[in-house]
Amino acid sequence: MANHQVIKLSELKNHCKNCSMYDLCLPMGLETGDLDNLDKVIKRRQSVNKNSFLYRMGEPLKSVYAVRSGSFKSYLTNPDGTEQIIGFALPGELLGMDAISEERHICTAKALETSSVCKIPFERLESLALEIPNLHRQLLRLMSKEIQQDQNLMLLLAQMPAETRLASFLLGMSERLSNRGYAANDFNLSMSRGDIANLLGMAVETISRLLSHFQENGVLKVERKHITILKLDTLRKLATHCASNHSDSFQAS
Amino acid sequence: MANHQVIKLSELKNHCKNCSMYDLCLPMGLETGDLDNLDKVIKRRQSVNKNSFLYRMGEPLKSVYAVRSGSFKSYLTNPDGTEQIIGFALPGELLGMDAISEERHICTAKALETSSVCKIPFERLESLALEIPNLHRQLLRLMSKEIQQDQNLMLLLAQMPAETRLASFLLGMSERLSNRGYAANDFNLSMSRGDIANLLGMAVETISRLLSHFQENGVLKVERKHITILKLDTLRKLATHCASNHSDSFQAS
DNA sequence: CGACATGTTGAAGCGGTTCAAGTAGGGTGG
DNA sequence: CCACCCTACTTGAACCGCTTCAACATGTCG
Repeated sequence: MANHQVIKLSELKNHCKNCSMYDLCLPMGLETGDLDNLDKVIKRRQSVNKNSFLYRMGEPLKSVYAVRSGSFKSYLTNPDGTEQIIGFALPGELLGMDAISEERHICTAKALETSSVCKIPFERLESLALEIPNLHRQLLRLMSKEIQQDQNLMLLLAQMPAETRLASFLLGMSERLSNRGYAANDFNLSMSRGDIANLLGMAVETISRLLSHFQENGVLKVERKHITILKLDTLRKLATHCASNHSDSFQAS
Repeated sequence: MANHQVIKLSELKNHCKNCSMYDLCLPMGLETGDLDNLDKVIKRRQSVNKNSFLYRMGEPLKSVYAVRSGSFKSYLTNPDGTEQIIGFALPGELLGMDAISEERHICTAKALETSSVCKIPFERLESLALEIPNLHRQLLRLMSKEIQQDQNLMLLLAQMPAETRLASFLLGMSERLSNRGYAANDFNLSMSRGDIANLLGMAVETISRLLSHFQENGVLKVERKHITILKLDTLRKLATHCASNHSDSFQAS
Protein backbone atom coordinates (compact mmCIF):
# COMPACT_ATOMS: atom_id res chain seq x y z
CA MET A 1 0.00 0.00 0.00
CA ALA A 2 2.58 2.47 1.14
CA ASN A 3 4.77 1.36 -1.70
CA HIS A 4 2.03 1.84 -4.24
CA GLN A 5 1.49 5.34 -2.98
CA VAL A 6 5.18 6.18 -3.29
CA ILE A 7 5.33 4.98 -6.86
CA LYS A 8 2.40 7.10 -7.89
CA LEU A 9 3.92 10.12 -6.22
CA SER A 10 7.28 9.79 -7.89
CA GLU A 11 5.51 9.17 -11.21
CA LEU A 12 3.65 12.36 -10.70
CA LYS A 13 6.75 14.33 -9.93
CA ASN A 14 8.44 12.83 -12.91
CA HIS A 15 6.68 15.14 -15.30
CA CYS A 16 7.63 18.69 -16.12
CA LYS A 17 4.21 20.06 -15.30
CA ASN A 18 4.54 18.86 -11.73
CA CYS A 19 8.16 19.83 -11.31
CA SER A 20 8.77 22.68 -8.93
CA MET A 21 11.21 24.17 -11.42
CA TYR A 22 8.60 24.23 -14.14
CA ASP A 23 8.40 27.96 -14.62
CA LEU A 24 12.14 28.55 -14.62
CA CYS A 25 13.15 25.65 -16.79
CA LEU A 26 12.96 24.66 -20.41
CA PRO A 27 9.20 24.01 -20.60
CA MET A 28 8.30 27.50 -19.48
CA GLY A 29 5.47 28.88 -21.58
CA LEU A 30 4.62 25.64 -23.35
CA GLU A 31 1.05 24.54 -23.84
CA THR A 32 -0.10 21.20 -22.49
CA GLY A 33 0.19 19.25 -25.71
CA ASP A 34 3.66 20.56 -26.47
CA LEU A 35 4.69 19.96 -22.93
CA ASP A 36 3.79 16.31 -23.19
CA ASN A 37 5.91 15.97 -26.30
CA LEU A 38 8.89 17.52 -24.56
CA ASP A 39 8.21 15.30 -21.61
CA LYS A 40 8.63 12.23 -23.76
CA VAL A 41 12.20 12.98 -24.83
CA ILE A 42 13.45 13.85 -21.37
CA LYS A 43 15.20 11.21 -19.35
CA ARG A 44 14.26 12.18 -15.90
CA ARG A 45 15.84 12.13 -12.49
CA GLN A 46 19.32 11.03 -13.18
CA SER A 47 21.10 11.22 -9.90
CA VAL A 48 24.64 12.61 -9.77
CA ASN A 49 26.94 12.05 -6.81
CA LYS A 50 28.94 14.82 -5.24
CA ASN A 51 32.19 15.46 -7.12
CA SER A 52 31.21 13.36 -10.10
CA PHE A 53 30.96 14.73 -13.58
CA LEU A 54 27.94 15.45 -15.74
CA TYR A 55 30.24 15.88 -18.72
CA ARG A 56 33.84 16.84 -19.29
CA MET A 57 35.59 19.32 -21.50
CA GLY A 58 36.17 17.88 -24.96
CA GLU A 59 33.46 15.22 -24.88
CA PRO A 60 31.08 15.26 -27.83
CA LEU A 61 27.75 16.92 -27.19
CA LYS A 62 25.05 14.32 -26.68
CA SER A 63 22.70 15.87 -24.20
CA VAL A 64 22.02 19.03 -22.34
CA TYR A 65 20.90 18.87 -18.73
CA ALA A 66 18.38 20.66 -16.58
CA VAL A 67 19.24 20.76 -12.90
CA ARG A 68 16.41 19.42 -10.77
CA SER A 69 18.07 19.65 -7.38
CA GLY A 70 21.54 20.23 -6.01
CA SER A 71 24.14 22.35 -7.78
CA PHE A 72 27.06 22.18 -10.17
CA LYS A 73 30.15 24.12 -11.04
CA SER A 74 31.22 24.40 -14.64
CA TYR A 75 34.81 25.20 -15.39
CA LEU A 76 37.48 25.28 -18.05
CA THR A 77 40.85 23.64 -17.54
CA ASN A 78 43.75 25.57 -19.02
CA PRO A 79 46.82 23.99 -20.55
CA ASP A 80 48.77 24.38 -17.30
CA GLY A 81 46.17 22.38 -15.39
CA THR A 82 44.63 25.20 -13.39
CA GLU A 83 40.88 25.54 -13.58
CA GLN A 84 38.69 28.54 -14.25
CA ILE A 85 35.18 28.36 -12.93
CA ILE A 86 32.63 29.85 -15.32
CA GLY A 87 29.59 29.66 -13.14
CA PHE A 88 27.47 27.66 -10.76
CA ALA A 89 24.22 26.03 -11.84
CA LEU A 90 21.19 25.91 -9.59
CA PRO A 91 17.89 24.03 -9.97
CA GLY A 92 15.96 25.02 -13.09
CA GLU A 93 19.09 26.03 -14.98
CA LEU A 94 20.34 24.41 -18.14
CA LEU A 95 23.84 22.97 -18.48
CA GLY A 96 25.76 22.18 -21.63
CA MET A 97 24.49 24.78 -24.07
CA ASP A 98 27.98 26.16 -24.55
CA ALA A 99 28.83 22.98 -26.46
CA ILE A 100 26.59 23.64 -29.43
CA SER A 101 28.99 25.62 -31.54
CA GLU A 102 31.81 23.06 -31.45
CA GLU A 103 29.52 20.07 -30.95
CA ARG A 104 31.68 19.15 -28.00
CA HIS A 105 31.70 20.39 -24.44
CA ILE A 106 34.07 23.26 -23.88
CA CYS A 107 33.79 23.07 -20.13
CA THR A 108 33.40 20.46 -17.42
CA ALA A 109 30.37 20.20 -15.14
CA LYS A 110 30.92 18.74 -11.70
CA ALA A 111 28.37 18.22 -8.94
CA LEU A 112 29.00 20.30 -5.83
CA GLU A 113 26.65 18.08 -3.84
CA THR A 114 24.47 15.08 -4.52
CA SER A 115 22.23 16.34 -7.29
CA SER A 116 19.55 15.32 -9.69
CA VAL A 117 19.16 16.29 -13.34
CA CYS A 118 16.92 15.77 -16.34
CA LYS A 119 18.92 14.58 -19.32
CA ILE A 120 17.74 15.93 -22.67
CA PRO A 121 19.19 14.37 -25.84
CA PHE A 122 20.26 17.37 -27.84
CA GLU A 123 19.30 16.11 -31.29
CA ARG A 124 15.80 15.34 -30.18
CA LEU A 125 15.52 18.66 -28.39
CA GLU A 126 16.61 20.44 -31.52
CA SER A 127 14.14 18.74 -33.80
CA LEU A 128 11.38 19.20 -31.26
CA ALA A 129 12.21 22.89 -31.07
CA LEU A 130 11.51 23.13 -34.78
CA GLU A 131 8.00 21.86 -34.18
CA ILE A 132 7.24 23.94 -31.12
CA PRO A 133 7.85 27.65 -31.60
CA ASN A 134 7.64 28.39 -27.89
CA LEU A 135 10.26 25.80 -27.11
CA HIS A 136 12.52 27.26 -29.76
CA ARG A 137 12.09 30.67 -28.25
CA GLN A 138 12.70 29.43 -24.74
CA LEU A 139 15.90 27.74 -25.88
CA LEU A 140 17.17 30.98 -27.34
CA ARG A 141 16.04 32.82 -24.24
CA LEU A 142 17.97 30.54 -21.91
CA MET A 143 21.12 30.86 -24.00
CA SER A 144 20.73 34.59 -24.14
CA LYS A 145 20.39 34.61 -20.38
CA GLU A 146 23.64 32.73 -20.06
CA ILE A 147 25.35 35.33 -22.22
CA GLN A 148 23.92 38.01 -19.99
CA GLN A 149 25.17 36.32 -16.83
CA ASP A 150 28.63 35.87 -18.30
CA GLN A 151 28.73 39.53 -19.29
CA ASN A 152 27.80 40.64 -15.81
CA LEU A 153 30.61 38.57 -14.42
CA MET A 154 33.00 40.09 -16.94
CA LEU A 155 32.05 43.51 -15.69
CA LEU A 156 32.79 42.46 -12.13
CA LEU A 157 36.10 40.92 -13.08
CA ALA A 158 37.22 43.77 -15.26
CA GLN A 159 36.60 46.74 -13.05
CA MET A 160 35.23 46.01 -9.61
CA PRO A 161 37.28 45.79 -6.42
CA ALA A 162 37.19 42.58 -4.41
CA GLU A 163 34.57 43.77 -1.94
CA THR A 164 32.11 44.61 -4.69
CA ARG A 165 32.68 41.30 -6.44
CA LEU A 166 31.90 39.27 -3.36
CA ALA A 167 28.91 41.40 -2.39
CA SER A 168 27.54 41.05 -5.90
CA PHE A 169 28.10 37.32 -5.90
CA LEU A 170 26.25 36.87 -2.62
CA LEU A 171 23.41 39.06 -3.79
CA GLY A 172 23.16 37.07 -7.00
CA MET A 173 22.99 33.81 -5.09
CA SER A 174 20.34 35.24 -2.83
CA GLU A 175 18.21 36.31 -5.78
CA ARG A 176 18.56 33.08 -7.68
CA LEU A 177 17.77 31.03 -4.60
CA SER A 178 14.72 33.08 -3.73
CA ASN A 179 13.44 32.73 -7.32
CA ARG A 180 13.63 29.00 -6.72
CA GLY A 181 11.55 29.16 -3.59
CA TYR A 182 14.35 29.16 -1.04
CA ALA A 183 14.89 31.83 1.57
CA ALA A 184 16.57 34.94 0.21
CA ASN A 185 18.35 35.95 3.42
CA ASP A 186 19.38 32.66 4.82
CA PHE A 187 21.05 30.00 2.72
CA ASN A 188 23.89 27.56 2.38
CA LEU A 189 26.65 27.98 -0.15
CA SER A 190 27.28 24.60 -1.72
CA MET A 191 30.65 25.64 -3.11
CA SER A 192 33.94 26.03 -1.26
CA ARG A 193 35.67 29.34 -0.60
CA GLY A 194 38.23 28.26 -3.15
CA ASP A 195 35.53 27.91 -5.81
CA ILE A 196 34.13 31.34 -5.06
CA ALA A 197 37.62 32.82 -5.15
CA ASN A 198 38.31 31.15 -8.47
CA LEU A 199 35.06 32.41 -10.04
CA LEU A 200 35.64 35.95 -8.85
CA GLY A 201 39.33 36.01 -9.75
CA MET A 202 40.68 36.52 -6.26
CA ALA A 203 42.70 34.61 -3.64
CA VAL A 204 40.93 32.37 -1.11
CA GLU A 205 42.40 34.47 1.65
CA THR A 206 40.72 37.56 0.31
CA ILE A 207 37.33 35.85 0.33
CA SER A 208 37.89 34.75 3.89
CA ARG A 209 38.97 38.20 5.03
CA LEU A 210 36.04 39.91 3.33
CA LEU A 211 33.52 37.52 4.85
CA SER A 212 34.99 38.25 8.27
CA HIS A 213 34.90 41.93 7.44
CA PHE A 214 31.24 41.73 6.39
CA GLN A 215 30.46 39.92 9.60
CA GLU A 216 32.27 42.45 11.80
CA ASN A 217 30.15 45.16 10.24
CA GLY A 218 26.94 43.29 10.82
CA VAL A 219 26.10 42.90 7.14
CA LEU A 220 26.23 39.11 7.26
CA LYS A 221 26.28 36.31 9.70
CA VAL A 222 28.71 33.67 8.48
CA GLU A 223 28.86 30.19 9.90
CA ARG A 224 31.04 28.12 7.65
CA LYS A 225 28.83 27.61 4.57
CA HIS A 226 25.72 29.05 6.11
CA ILE A 227 25.12 32.70 5.23
CA THR A 228 22.55 35.01 6.77
CA ILE A 229 22.07 38.39 5.20
CA LEU A 230 21.44 40.88 7.99
CA LYS A 231 21.60 44.17 6.11
CA LEU A 232 20.37 43.70 2.59
CA ASP A 233 20.50 47.41 1.75
CA THR A 234 24.11 47.72 2.78
CA LEU A 235 24.99 44.63 0.76
CA ARG A 236 23.26 46.15 -2.25
CA LYS A 237 25.24 49.35 -1.87
CA LEU A 238 28.45 47.38 -1.67
CA ALA A 239 27.55 45.47 -4.82
CA THR A 240 27.05 48.64 -6.85
CA HIS A 241 30.41 50.17 -6.24
CA CYS A 242 30.07 53.83 -7.16
CA ALA A 243 33.03 55.54 -8.73
CA SER A 244 33.59 57.89 -5.80
CA ASN A 245 33.60 56.75 -2.16
CA HIS A 246 36.30 54.16 -2.59
CA SER A 247 37.33 53.22 0.90
CA ASP A 248 35.46 52.77 4.14
CA SER A 249 32.42 51.85 2.12
CA PHE A 250 30.67 50.18 4.98
CA GLN A 251 32.39 51.23 8.16
CA ALA A 252 29.47 52.83 9.90
CA SER A 253 26.48 50.91 11.13
CA MET B 1 26.00 52.14 -69.45
CA ALA B 2 28.44 52.53 -66.62
CA ASN B 3 25.57 53.24 -64.30
CA HIS B 4 23.73 50.17 -65.43
CA GLN B 5 26.80 48.11 -64.72
CA VAL B 6 27.13 49.55 -61.24
CA ILE B 7 23.55 48.79 -60.37
CA LYS B 8 23.90 45.20 -61.43
CA LEU B 9 27.07 44.83 -59.42
CA SER B 10 25.59 46.21 -56.24
CA GLU B 11 22.51 44.05 -56.81
CA LEU B 12 24.79 41.06 -57.05
CA LYS B 13 26.65 41.91 -53.91
CA ASN B 14 23.40 42.49 -52.14
CA HIS B 15 22.75 38.81 -51.73
CA CYS B 16 24.12 36.55 -49.06
CA LYS B 17 25.47 34.07 -51.53
CA ASN B 18 27.71 36.70 -53.03
CA CYS B 19 28.76 38.24 -49.77
CA SER B 20 32.35 37.68 -48.80
CA MET B 21 31.24 36.90 -45.26
CA TYR B 22 28.93 34.16 -46.46
CA ASP B 23 30.61 31.24 -44.77
CA LEU B 24 31.10 32.97 -41.42
CA CYS B 25 27.72 34.55 -41.14
CA LEU B 26 24.16 33.50 -40.50
CA PRO B 27 23.50 31.73 -43.84
CA MET B 28 26.38 29.31 -43.38
CA GLY B 29 25.32 25.82 -44.38
CA LEU B 30 22.00 26.79 -45.92
CA GLU B 31 20.84 25.31 -49.19
CA THR B 32 20.04 27.58 -52.11
CA GLY B 33 16.27 27.66 -51.63
CA ASP B 34 16.51 28.36 -47.93
CA LEU B 35 19.14 30.97 -48.57
CA ASP B 36 16.81 32.84 -50.88
CA ASN B 37 14.15 32.88 -48.19
CA LEU B 38 16.56 34.26 -45.63
CA ASP B 39 17.71 36.74 -48.22
CA LYS B 40 14.21 38.14 -48.50
CA VAL B 41 13.89 39.17 -44.86
CA ILE B 42 17.27 40.82 -44.63
CA LYS B 43 17.52 44.55 -45.04
CA ARG B 44 20.86 44.91 -46.60
CA ARG B 45 23.71 47.35 -46.49
CA GLN B 46 22.65 49.79 -43.87
CA SER B 47 25.53 52.13 -43.44
CA VAL B 48 26.55 53.22 -39.93
CA ASN B 49 28.76 56.22 -39.29
CA LYS B 50 31.70 56.14 -36.94
CA ASN B 51 30.64 56.67 -33.32
CA SER B 52 26.96 56.24 -34.06
CA PHE B 53 24.83 53.57 -32.45
CA LEU B 54 23.36 50.41 -33.88
CA TYR B 55 21.23 50.06 -30.78
CA ARG B 56 21.41 51.16 -27.17
CA MET B 57 21.07 49.45 -23.85
CA GLY B 58 17.42 49.22 -22.84
CA GLU B 59 15.89 49.57 -26.29
CA PRO B 60 13.40 46.85 -27.23
CA LEU B 61 14.75 44.12 -29.45
CA LYS B 62 13.60 44.64 -33.01
CA SER B 63 16.43 43.36 -35.12
CA VAL B 64 19.72 41.61 -34.90
CA TYR B 65 22.55 42.73 -37.14
CA ALA B 66 25.25 41.04 -39.15
CA VAL B 67 28.37 43.10 -39.66
CA ARG B 68 29.27 43.42 -43.34
CA SER B 69 32.25 45.69 -43.02
CA GLY B 70 33.85 47.86 -40.37
CA SER B 71 33.67 47.07 -36.67
CA PHE B 72 31.71 47.74 -33.50
CA LYS B 73 32.21 47.74 -29.79
CA SER B 74 29.43 46.53 -27.55
CA TYR B 75 29.38 47.66 -23.96
CA LEU B 76 27.34 47.92 -20.80
CA THR B 77 26.97 51.19 -18.92
CA ASN B 78 26.93 50.82 -15.15
CA PRO B 79 24.90 52.95 -12.79
CA ASP B 80 27.85 55.25 -12.14
CA GLY B 81 28.21 56.01 -15.83
CA THR B 82 31.40 54.09 -16.53
CA GLU B 83 31.29 51.67 -19.41
CA GLN B 84 32.36 48.07 -19.63
CA ILE B 85 33.20 46.80 -23.08
CA ILE B 86 31.99 43.26 -23.69
CA GLY B 87 33.58 42.65 -27.03
CA PHE B 88 34.34 43.90 -30.50
CA ALA B 89 32.39 42.71 -33.55
CA LEU B 90 34.08 42.12 -36.87
CA PRO B 91 32.59 41.39 -40.31
CA GLY B 92 30.51 38.20 -40.38
CA GLU B 93 29.64 38.43 -36.72
CA LEU B 94 26.15 38.84 -35.32
CA LEU B 95 25.20 41.64 -32.95
CA GLY B 96 22.22 41.86 -30.63
CA MET B 97 21.62 38.23 -29.68
CA ASP B 98 22.13 39.03 -26.02
CA ALA B 99 18.80 40.86 -26.08
CA ILE B 100 16.64 37.80 -26.62
CA SER B 101 16.09 36.84 -23.02
CA GLU B 102 14.82 40.24 -21.89
CA GLU B 103 13.48 41.25 -25.29
CA ARG B 104 15.47 44.44 -24.95
CA HIS B 105 19.09 45.19 -25.57
CA ILE B 106 21.28 44.78 -22.53
CA CYS B 107 24.24 46.45 -24.14
CA THR B 108 24.98 49.25 -26.55
CA ALA B 109 26.62 48.74 -29.95
CA LYS B 110 28.66 51.62 -31.33
CA ALA B 111 30.54 51.78 -34.62
CA LEU B 112 34.32 52.09 -34.24
CA GLU B 113 34.60 53.20 -37.86
CA THR B 114 32.27 53.75 -40.77
CA SER B 115 30.62 50.39 -41.11
CA SER B 116 27.95 48.49 -42.97
CA VAL B 117 25.49 45.97 -41.58
CA CYS B 118 22.65 43.73 -42.63
CA LYS B 119 19.59 44.30 -40.50
CA ILE B 120 17.55 41.22 -39.71
CA PRO B 121 14.11 41.69 -38.11
CA PHE B 122 14.19 39.32 -35.20
CA GLU B 123 10.60 38.10 -35.36
CA ARG B 124 10.93 37.15 -38.98
CA LEU B 125 14.27 35.51 -38.35
CA GLU B 126 12.74 33.49 -35.57
CA SER B 127 9.81 32.25 -37.59
CA LEU B 128 12.07 31.50 -40.53
CA ALA B 129 14.34 29.49 -38.25
CA LEU B 130 11.39 27.27 -37.45
CA GLU B 131 11.04 26.44 -41.13
CA ILE B 132 14.70 25.97 -41.88
CA PRO B 133 16.41 23.50 -39.53
CA ASN B 134 19.89 24.53 -40.65
CA LEU B 135 19.17 28.16 -39.91
CA HIS B 136 17.88 27.23 -36.48
CA ARG B 137 21.04 25.30 -35.83
CA GLN B 138 23.26 28.08 -37.09
CA LEU B 139 21.48 30.54 -34.82
CA LEU B 140 22.15 28.35 -31.80
CA ARG B 141 25.71 27.83 -32.98
CA LEU B 142 26.41 31.55 -33.20
CA MET B 143 24.98 32.16 -29.73
CA SER B 144 26.95 29.29 -28.34
CA LYS B 145 30.06 30.78 -29.90
CA GLU B 146 29.38 34.05 -28.17
CA ILE B 147 29.14 32.23 -24.84
CA GLN B 148 32.44 30.58 -25.60
CA GLN B 149 34.12 33.89 -26.40
CA ASP B 150 32.79 35.48 -23.24
CA GLN B 151 34.04 32.55 -21.19
CA ASN B 152 37.50 32.82 -22.65
CA LEU B 153 37.58 36.46 -21.74
CA MET B 154 36.45 35.63 -18.22
CA LEU B 155 39.37 33.28 -17.90
CA LEU B 156 41.76 36.02 -18.99
CA LEU B 157 40.22 38.53 -16.62
CA ALA B 158 40.08 36.21 -13.66
CA GLN B 159 43.55 34.79 -13.60
CA MET B 160 45.91 36.06 -16.24
CA PRO B 161 48.49 38.79 -15.75
CA ALA B 162 48.33 41.88 -17.95
CA GLU B 163 50.96 40.69 -20.42
CA THR B 164 49.06 37.48 -21.13
CA ARG B 165 45.77 39.32 -21.55
CA LEU B 166 47.14 41.65 -24.17
CA ALA B 167 49.03 38.93 -26.02
CA SER B 168 45.91 36.83 -26.10
CA PHE B 169 43.81 39.73 -27.31
CA LEU B 170 46.20 40.48 -30.17
CA LEU B 171 46.36 36.83 -31.13
CA GLY B 172 42.58 36.63 -31.13
CA MET B 173 42.31 39.67 -33.39
CA SER B 174 44.90 38.20 -35.72
CA GLU B 175 42.98 34.92 -35.98
CA ARG B 176 39.62 36.53 -36.49
CA LEU B 177 40.97 38.89 -39.12
CA SER B 178 42.72 36.13 -41.02
CA ASN B 179 39.51 34.05 -41.00
CA ARG B 180 37.94 37.01 -42.72
CA GLY B 181 40.53 37.13 -45.43
CA TYR B 182 42.72 39.86 -44.02
CA ALA B 183 46.42 39.47 -43.27
CA ALA B 184 47.10 37.65 -40.01
CA ASN B 185 50.38 39.37 -39.18
CA ASP B 186 49.73 42.88 -40.29
CA PHE B 187 46.56 44.72 -39.37
CA ASN B 188 45.00 47.87 -38.00
CA LEU B 189 43.24 47.99 -34.67
CA SER B 190 40.06 49.98 -35.14
CA MET B 191 39.61 50.53 -31.40
CA SER B 192 41.50 52.93 -29.16
CA ARG B 193 43.97 51.91 -26.46
CA GLY B 194 41.35 52.96 -23.98
CA ASP B 195 38.85 50.51 -25.43
CA ILE B 196 41.34 47.66 -25.30
CA ALA B 197 42.23 48.56 -21.74
CA ASN B 198 38.57 48.61 -20.77
CA LEU B 199 37.87 45.22 -22.34
CA LEU B 200 40.88 43.62 -20.69
CA GLY B 201 40.31 45.23 -17.32
CA MET B 202 43.51 47.23 -17.15
CA ALA B 203 44.65 50.86 -17.25
CA VAL B 204 45.44 52.55 -20.58
CA GLU B 205 48.94 53.16 -19.33
CA THR B 206 49.52 49.46 -18.90
CA ILE B 207 48.45 48.73 -22.48
CA SER B 208 50.78 51.42 -23.71
CA ARG B 209 53.71 50.15 -21.67
CA LEU B 210 53.17 46.55 -22.74
CA LEU B 211 52.99 47.48 -26.42
CA SER B 212 56.28 49.33 -26.05
CA HIS B 213 57.66 46.35 -24.20
CA PHE B 214 56.55 43.95 -26.96
CA GLN B 215 58.15 46.21 -29.50
CA GLU B 216 61.44 46.48 -27.64
CA ASN B 217 61.62 42.72 -27.63
CA GLY B 218 60.93 42.45 -31.31
CA VAL B 219 57.64 40.59 -30.93
CA LEU B 220 55.62 43.34 -32.56
CA LYS B 221 56.04 46.42 -34.62
CA VAL B 222 53.64 49.07 -33.38
CA GLU B 223 52.87 52.21 -35.32
CA ARG B 224 49.92 53.90 -33.73
CA LYS B 225 47.02 51.60 -34.67
CA HIS B 226 48.97 49.52 -37.11
CA ILE B 227 50.28 46.26 -35.69
CA THR B 228 52.75 43.90 -37.29
CA ILE B 229 53.36 40.58 -35.62
CA LEU B 230 57.04 39.75 -35.98
CA LYS B 231 57.36 36.71 -33.73
CA LEU B 232 54.15 34.76 -33.76
CA ASP B 233 55.53 31.88 -31.69
CA THR B 234 56.69 34.16 -28.92
CA LEU B 235 53.33 35.90 -28.89
CA ARG B 236 51.62 32.50 -28.61
CA LYS B 237 53.81 31.59 -25.66
CA LEU B 238 52.97 34.85 -23.96
CA ALA B 239 49.28 34.25 -24.50
CA THR B 240 49.36 30.86 -22.77
CA HIS B 241 50.85 31.97 -19.55
CA CYS B 242 52.15 28.82 -17.88
CA ALA B 243 51.92 28.63 -14.11
CA SER B 244 55.70 28.60 -13.59
CA ASN B 245 58.06 31.01 -15.36
CA HIS B 246 56.34 34.15 -14.21
CA SER B 247 58.76 36.94 -15.00
CA ASP B 248 61.10 37.60 -17.90
CA SER B 249 58.79 35.62 -20.08
CA PHE B 250 60.17 37.06 -23.27
CA GLN B 251 63.49 38.63 -22.46
CA ALA B 252 65.78 36.59 -24.67
CA SER B 253 66.09 36.76 -28.44
C1' DC C 1 41.44 9.18 17.03
C1' DG C 2 44.59 10.72 13.72
C1' DA C 3 45.23 12.69 9.12
C1' DC C 4 44.10 15.66 5.50
C1' DA C 5 41.39 19.07 3.44
C1' DT C 6 39.35 23.49 4.21
C1' DG C 7 39.19 27.82 6.21
C1' DT C 8 41.18 31.83 8.94
C1' DT C 9 44.41 35.39 10.18
C1' DG C 10 48.81 37.98 10.04
C1' DA C 11 52.80 40.16 7.60
C1' DA C 12 55.61 41.13 3.50
C1' DG C 13 55.99 41.91 -1.41
C1' DC C 14 54.61 43.00 -6.04
C1' DG C 15 51.81 43.94 -10.29
C1' DG C 16 49.27 47.17 -11.90
C1' DT C 17 46.90 51.59 -10.90
C1' DT C 18 46.95 56.33 -10.23
C1' DC C 19 48.83 60.72 -10.64
C1' DA C 20 51.53 63.81 -13.27
C1' DA C 21 53.93 65.60 -17.15
C1' DG C 22 55.05 65.54 -21.71
C1' DT C 23 54.62 64.09 -26.95
C1' DA C 24 52.40 63.24 -31.19
C1' DG C 25 48.41 63.04 -34.53
C1' DG C 26 44.43 64.60 -36.83
C1' DG C 27 41.07 67.68 -37.75
C1' DT C 28 39.48 72.63 -38.09
C1' DG C 29 39.42 77.44 -39.13
C1' DG C 30 41.89 81.25 -40.66
C1' DC D 1 48.43 75.20 -46.37
C1' DC D 2 49.86 76.04 -41.90
C1' DA D 3 48.95 77.23 -36.99
C1' DC D 4 46.18 75.84 -33.55
C1' DC D 5 43.77 72.89 -30.40
C1' DC D 6 42.16 68.84 -28.51
C1' DT D 7 42.26 64.14 -27.96
C1' DA D 8 44.91 60.00 -27.91
C1' DC D 9 48.94 58.09 -26.51
C1' DT D 10 53.41 57.57 -24.04
C1' DT D 11 56.57 57.48 -20.21
C1' DG D 12 58.04 58.09 -15.38
C1' DA D 13 57.44 57.65 -10.30
C1' DA D 14 54.72 56.87 -6.07
C1' DC D 15 51.27 54.30 -4.03
C1' DC D 16 47.95 50.68 -2.85
C1' DG D 17 44.93 46.52 -3.14
C1' DC D 18 45.44 42.20 -3.44
C1' DT D 19 48.39 38.16 -3.61
C1' DT D 20 51.65 35.27 -1.66
C1' DC D 21 53.80 33.02 1.98
C1' DA D 22 53.45 31.20 6.47
C1' DA D 23 51.39 29.57 10.60
C1' DC D 24 47.48 28.16 12.82
C1' DA D 25 42.49 26.66 13.58
C1' DT D 26 38.67 23.98 12.54
C1' DG D 27 35.98 20.25 10.23
C1' DT D 28 35.58 16.03 8.16
C1' DC D 29 36.30 11.33 6.87
C1' DG D 30 38.44 6.86 6.96
